[in-house]
Amino acid sequence: MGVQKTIKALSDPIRREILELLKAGRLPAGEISNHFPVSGAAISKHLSILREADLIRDTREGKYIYYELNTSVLEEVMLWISGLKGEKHD
Amino acid sequence: MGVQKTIKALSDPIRREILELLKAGRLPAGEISNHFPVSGAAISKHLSILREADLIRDTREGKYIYYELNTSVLEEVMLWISGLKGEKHD
DNA sequence: CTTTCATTTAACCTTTTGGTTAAATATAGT
DNA sequence: ACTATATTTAACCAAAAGGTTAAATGAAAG
Repeated sequence: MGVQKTIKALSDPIRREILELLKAGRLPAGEISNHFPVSGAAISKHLSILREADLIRDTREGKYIYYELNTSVLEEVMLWISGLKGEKHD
Repeated sequence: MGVQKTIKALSDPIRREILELLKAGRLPAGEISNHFPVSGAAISKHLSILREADLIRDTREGKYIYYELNTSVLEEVMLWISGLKGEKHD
């Protein structure tokens, strides 16, 4: 919980790319992995960091584990940034 | 340049606290340093990372170096996040 | 021009991060 | 039960991050 875990998760470029991939829709881990020049194990760790931060959710379906984006936790980050900018929000 | 450097700079809690401090107005390095339980050298390094990311600007005034917040680069981060959330923006 | 104060830089150390390969786990198909 | 496929976990490693203390720099004051 908290903005710390969220921003930390966002601070790696591969993890941000994963989120961008998932913007288009849910994907199994293997599909995600294919998009990057690192091992499946490395991607699996990135996924678990994103999941810990609740930026993604996973559901097993047979052999595959599908990942999908969860943007709700980004709200907190937006608010923190807005706060810095001295913006009013309702 | 780029959202990467900005988010990386934001990913440390001390650096975020520094930005929050500066929200209230410009402060010399020493004043900033006083708020944290780490050495001045450590704070100096944090300041240089924030400066590299253009999240703060510094101006020397006599013996002191004043730091002030620059929120303009946060716009890009907001846009990136909004993009993930699939939001329309003008 | 030397001393003092504010700050940064250098050298160093420990922990964290992100990667690898190999082994483990889970499910499906034969 | 065995085999193949998808994914994670374990063990390990190199590089990056964040901290420390000590030395260097810059400006002001004696």
